[in-house]
Formats: sequence, structure tokens, C-alpha cells
Amino acid sequence: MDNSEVRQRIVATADELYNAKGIQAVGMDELRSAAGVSLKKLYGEFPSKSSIVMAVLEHRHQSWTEGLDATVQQAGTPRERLLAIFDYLAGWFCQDSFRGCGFINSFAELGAVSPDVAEYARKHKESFQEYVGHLAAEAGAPAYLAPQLSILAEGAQTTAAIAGTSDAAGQARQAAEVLIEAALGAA
Amino acid sequence: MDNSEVRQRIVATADELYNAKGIQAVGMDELRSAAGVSLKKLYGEFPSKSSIVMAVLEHRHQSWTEGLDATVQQAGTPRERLLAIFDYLAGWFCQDSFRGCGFINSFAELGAVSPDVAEYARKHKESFQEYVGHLAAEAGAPAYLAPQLSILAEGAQTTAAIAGTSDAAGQARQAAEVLIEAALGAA
DNA sequence: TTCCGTGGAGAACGATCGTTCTCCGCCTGT
DNA sequence: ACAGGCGGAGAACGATCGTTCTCCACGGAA
Repeated sequence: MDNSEVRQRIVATADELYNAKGIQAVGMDELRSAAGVSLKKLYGEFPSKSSIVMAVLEHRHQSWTEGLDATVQQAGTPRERLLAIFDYLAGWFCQDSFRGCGFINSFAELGAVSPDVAEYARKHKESFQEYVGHLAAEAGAPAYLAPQLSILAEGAQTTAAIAGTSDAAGQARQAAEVLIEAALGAA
Repeated sequence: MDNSEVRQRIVATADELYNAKGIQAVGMDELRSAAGVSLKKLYGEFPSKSSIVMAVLEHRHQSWTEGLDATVQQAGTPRERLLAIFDYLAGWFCQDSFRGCGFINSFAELGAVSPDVAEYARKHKESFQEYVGHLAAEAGAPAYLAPQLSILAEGAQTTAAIAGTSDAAGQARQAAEVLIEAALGAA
């Protein structure tokens, strides 16, 4: 088994466990068992739990970004690409493993204690807002549309997580349609 | 010092500390010191930490509901009352102590482990959606407006918390204006 | 075969947490 | 003045966590 393969397995397992139970509720021993590696190997790959947490955040960022972009690129027009964001959310919310945005959750859990986690969450959200900004610019919308749609997407994530339903995706999508229409009309 | 006064002080102190540092990061000893009560008195009033957490959630729900309604009632028209929700958020986000919605945070921290916390968070959000629903109904808006505005408010909270700025309140308010206008026009 | 190094399983360690217990000073009633 | 009990401070306890250490089995080189 390759070293990087071990790293990858640890991070993927940690991602699942942290998402399902929360970061603080998952001990190193549970992670060790679930990933099927020895404790020595675990600490050979990562110097501490917090470094695993950061690696998980990077992994989440990559998965999220790639998954979102894949859905968005399937849409034909710029306007449909903006709406595709909410289709991606809808698919995500329906998964059994969905328990809210991992960045919001890790920020809530550790943001006040770990500046690294807080900053990474901030950067992730910033990058999402920039991504929406590009899509909005391609649609010819004014600059204020992107934050509006970003806020809708954030709200849909927390609403769906806490309510335990995926309704919020469709509601947010309909709101987005209205906002896009208004912004394009004003431009 | 009255018994209920002790309870109130414990809950108020716990609310501050849990909000500032996260629930799991605040031990009973720290709470004891900050509240200025003896450990014996603490366990005389509450049987366990989790019961304190639930009391804090109830306290938060009351504060939030009363504060929101006070701001909303100052507005003259039904349409302005809907927008006043976001003025309330704006004032909240500007406070130094603001670190995101306490229910979202506690759900993220303990929702997967504590069904009580998860359910209380769900009920709180549900009650907020109902509240928005009443305001929207008074404005003569169709039923779909309330979830849209609720999602905007949720998104503004997490965006403001993670970004560390209060911009999201104004952006959400402007989006709300558009959504309200569209919904009232359609009705 | 023998020796050595690598890696796995899990015990051990120190810290911390929630919770309980002990001890002691103080206040009150007579 | 004195006995008795109440309450506060904090030690103690058991559990758990992150991290390190110990011990041993195994496999390749001479």
C-alpha cells in the first residue's frame, strides 16, 4: 500500500466520520479502526489530529468545487448555469449522508478555538462567492446578484440540514430565478 | 440570592460562553467561575451539562424571538415588517459577540450526537419560518414567499458569521425587497 | 540459520472533562 | 456560648482523548 494511498484513505474516512458525527466526537482510535490503519501509520502520515482536520477541509473543498462545477457545466446558458447551483444542492441534500455544509459545521465546532479552521472556512466561502461572481458576470448581471445568490445557497444548506428535508433547494432555486430575472432586467 | 436568580445567571453566563467558544470548549469549571456560583449550586440547579445546554437553547429562543418581534413591530406597513427582519439581523451582526446563529452552531456541534439539541434547533427554525409566514400572510403574499425569505435570513447569518462582516444583512435585505415585490405583484 | 529492522497491536501516559465527595468555616437558634 | 447544619472551595474519581511507547511477530540479507 502506497503512502499517498494511506493518506487518501485516512482523509476520506475522516471526512465521512467527521461529517456523520462531528469532529470532536470522533476519536483517533475510531478513525484508526475505520480506516484500517495502525496508529503508528496514522501519526506517521499526520503529526496531529488538527492536521487531519485541515486535510479533510482541503478534501472537502476539492470535492465540493469539482462536483458543483461538473453540474454547472452541464447547463447550456449562463442563466441556467446560475440555476444549476441549486440543482447541485438539491442532489446533495437528498443524500443520506448529508448533514449540512462541512465548513459551516467545522466553523461552528472549532472556529472559535482554531484560527486555522475559521480561516479555511472563510476562504472556502469566499471562493464560492467568487465562483458565483464569475457565473453572474458571464450572464451579464450586475455585481450585486452574486452575493444574493450565495446567501440563498448558504441558507438552503443550513435550512435543509436542520429541517432534515431537501425542500430548501427548490425554494431557493425559485427565489434565485426571481432575483436573476430582476437583475438581468435591470442591467 | 434567589434560586431562580441563580438559574438565570447560570444560563446567561453559559449562553455567553457557549456562544463565544463553542459548547464543548467550555467546561463546567469555567462556567462555575464565570457565573460566580459554587459547583454544588450548579449541580443543585441542573442535573447535568446537557440540561444546561437545553436551558441555554430555550433562553436563546426567547431572546431571539423577543428581539426580532420588537424590531418588526416598529415597522409601519406589512411590507416594512418583512424587511425589518433584515434590519434586526444587521444590528445583530454588528455586535462584537456575534458568532453566528446559536442554533446552527449547536446543531453543528451536537446535533449528530444529541437528538434533543437537533430537535430543538429544528423547532426553533420551524417557529421562525412560521413567524415569517404570518408576516407574509399579513402582507397578502403567496405562501411561497415565507420560505424564500427564511432561507435568505439563514444564509445571511452563516455568511456574516464566517466572513466576519455584516455585509450579508444588507445584501439579503435587498434580495428580500426584490422577492417581496415579485410575490406581491404576482398575488 | 541468524540477525536486524520494520511495522502492527495495543498498553501506557498525561491532560481534561463531567460529576461527586470531603472538609471546613460560618451562621443561626437557644 | 455552643451545637448543628448549610454552603463554598476545591480535591478526588472515573472516563475519555490525543499522543507516545513497548513489545513482539515477521521478513529479507549475509
